[in-house]
Amino acid sequence: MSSSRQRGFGTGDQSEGRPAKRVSLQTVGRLSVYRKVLEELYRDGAEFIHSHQLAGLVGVSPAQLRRDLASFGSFGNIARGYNVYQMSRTISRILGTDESQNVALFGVGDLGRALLSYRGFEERGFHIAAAFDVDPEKVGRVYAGRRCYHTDKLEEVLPEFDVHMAILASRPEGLQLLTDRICAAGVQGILNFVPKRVTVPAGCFVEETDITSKLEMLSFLARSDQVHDGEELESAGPGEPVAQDMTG
Amino acid sequence: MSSSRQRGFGTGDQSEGRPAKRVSLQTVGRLSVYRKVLEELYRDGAEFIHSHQLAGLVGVSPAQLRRDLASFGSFGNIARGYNVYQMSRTISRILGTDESQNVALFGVGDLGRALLSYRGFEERGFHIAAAFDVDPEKVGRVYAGRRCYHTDKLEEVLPEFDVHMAILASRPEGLQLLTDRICAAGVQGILNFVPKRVTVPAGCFVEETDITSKLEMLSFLARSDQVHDGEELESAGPGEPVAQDMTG
DNA sequence: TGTCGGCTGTGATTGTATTCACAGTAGCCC
DNA sequence: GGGCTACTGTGAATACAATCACAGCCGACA
Repeated sequence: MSSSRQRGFGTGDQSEGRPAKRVSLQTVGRLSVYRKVLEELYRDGAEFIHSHQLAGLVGVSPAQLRRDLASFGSFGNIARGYNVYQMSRTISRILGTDESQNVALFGVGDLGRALLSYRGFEERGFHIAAAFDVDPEKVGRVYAGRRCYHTDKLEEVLPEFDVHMAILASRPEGLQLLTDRICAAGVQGILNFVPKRVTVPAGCFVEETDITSKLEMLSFLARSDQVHDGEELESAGPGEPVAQDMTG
Repeated sequence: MSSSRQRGFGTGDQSEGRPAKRVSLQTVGRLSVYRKVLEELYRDGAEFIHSHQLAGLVGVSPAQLRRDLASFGSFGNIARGYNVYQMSRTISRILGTDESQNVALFGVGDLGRALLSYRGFEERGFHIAAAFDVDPEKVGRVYAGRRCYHTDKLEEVLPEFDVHMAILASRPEGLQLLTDRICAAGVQGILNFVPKRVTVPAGCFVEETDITSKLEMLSFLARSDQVHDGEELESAGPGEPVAQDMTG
């Protein structure tokens, strides 16, 4: 729902005659989780793991785990299971995070600064190489080791740092124009924290991260659960036809 | 994929014999977007809107929009479309955000402070009423108007503020124990920013927000797109069977 | 007041994700 | 070496989400 491509997509034509498998975004999202857990397992000294064990740890069904992995080839040893280290490495290669890649940050407000000091990015192969803002107060300053450039300079700076991914944490004004420029400068992936939808040209991808929307979903779930438990909400609980007459 | 309930769920038995409709989480997520756009439209003075217009604005198909709304009853006027104001209000009621509700924040680190100063929550009906941390430096201080309590005091403080939703932005250590306590204290919805999976009892819900995971998805998408465009990656591009022999 | 255009709400259909269930087999034990 | 166990990988089946397509209706306009 949040990606610019809703559906599965081809993973490239195979040189062999094998049919091009299609991988869904949800599968990719789960791969990411698998890898995280596998790394913990590796640190704990585990060498092999079975699908039902790993599935239990990440909270999916064993069948789904096997299916996800099978999208990319044959990973497991029938009797011993999956090699923890190899599989972690393999998923990294699939995700493209086996080598660290540079990321640009747009908007050095509260959220931007929090992201700059977030260690999780480095740990998983992403390095915020440069920050951008339009505020003259901020331009030229160094935040957590990263210099802040003026947004107008992005066409010069992005190639300099070989950046192909960007994080948007700026003001909503002019966001689409900014996005257009970023894409034109060679960025292919955009993680958008600004609660404003942007569109990107073909070949680029956006992930929206509207945290308030997640709170709204939780609010709905908690509410519907109350109703489910037998208590009837007097005023328009979910499931009730709350719209009586909207014809104005 | 990130909620504790993967599937659709009943929305409560209807008093009439009408079958209990099931609403998927994805529908709820879209409702949230609809409402956001409807509010902008309302500010711009729009009174009625047709499904294809609104659908175009939020980037879904008109059929899907109508289907989403129909899950909750009959909203529209056949000839004039949907009443912008009424529909916005109605979705708020469905989501449970028609009245402001209090939220608790756990962890006043960089991210926690960014969330405290984020205006988007208030705008959409969520008020961070209290913050918690274990750091004696932080306990007792006031951040953006909100006092920081010691995490040990949550059982006292949460009922005091009538809190039923929580945001986790703390250290990963002991996160599950913290979550258990929070749920026991009456919280039904948890938004988890910590990159560590937690489980909750029945009747509670978690939404995971692993931002690095989103970057990984983007990395994969950008990469697979390169392959798609004809360029063959020499080393294990997505779609290639990257796992040769994992039998150790 | 009658006719017509175009919209909503929804049954039917299609497409996709997940689960089931099992064939085939690697490793282990004797 | 042979037999047994239980795991993977995958075709088949199921469940679910999105789309199609149209009946029925509302309001506009003559």
